[in-house]
Amino acid sequence: MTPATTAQALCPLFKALADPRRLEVVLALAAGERCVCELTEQMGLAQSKLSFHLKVMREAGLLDSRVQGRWVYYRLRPEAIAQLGSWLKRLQTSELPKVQSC
Amino acid sequence: MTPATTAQALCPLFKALADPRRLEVVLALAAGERCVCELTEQMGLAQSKLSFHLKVMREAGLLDSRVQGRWVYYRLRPEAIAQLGSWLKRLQTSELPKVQSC
DNA sequence: TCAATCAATCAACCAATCTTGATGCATCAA
DNA sequence: TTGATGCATCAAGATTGGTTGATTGATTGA
Repeated sequence: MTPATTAQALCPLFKALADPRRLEVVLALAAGERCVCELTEQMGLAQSKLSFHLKVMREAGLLDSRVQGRWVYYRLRPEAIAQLGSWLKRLQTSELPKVQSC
Repeated sequence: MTPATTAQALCPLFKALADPRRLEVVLALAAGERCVCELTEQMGLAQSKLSFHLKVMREAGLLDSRVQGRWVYYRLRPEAIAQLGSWLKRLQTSELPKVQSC
């Protein structure tokens, strides 16, 4: 997998994180999975709004969800976090002082 | 610094990375600084478009620039990358299986 | 069954972001 | 000083993204 295709794959994850409300949700989920009703209460978000943001994050691969009875539990996908982390690490290590050609 | 305020501070960085064109630029800059004309050619982007995206990333704190003669050189800000990396790391480590209350 | 609860979805609206082509300004070479 | 080059900026339009309130379907307890 080339750096370019990796970047394309990562873009949805960055998009998913590019919103303050969603970052809050991610933080809440860092402590473990939560059901939607719990998150709704905790964030003080309208239900449909939260549902929208959860969907964005789930479709980006950042979150997973499971249904239990009438509740839906969301959790972080550690793979997604790891993927972001390793990309950032590669960014750092490939940083070589290089000659200008311009 | 609380997790919440950190998230607020990080949001602009995620926004800056939430675009495929900008990710390409970041990858190009990972190998070292580049002048705008070089990036324009390399990415095949219209000049004003590239300029717009560079501005977004610079204002988010993701890039730095310096003027030399009639060229402007852009480079990654390692601090920004590090900041993102450490936030992700904290996300991972705070991931404790926690009881549901819902 | 029936009513209540949880969550997804939808359409309509508003806001933010991106693109495009033009213009302006600084720098440099001739 | 003049023309060319590199880059930023602008206004207008297009595209995308977020919010709102209502509706729907599934699940549960009474």
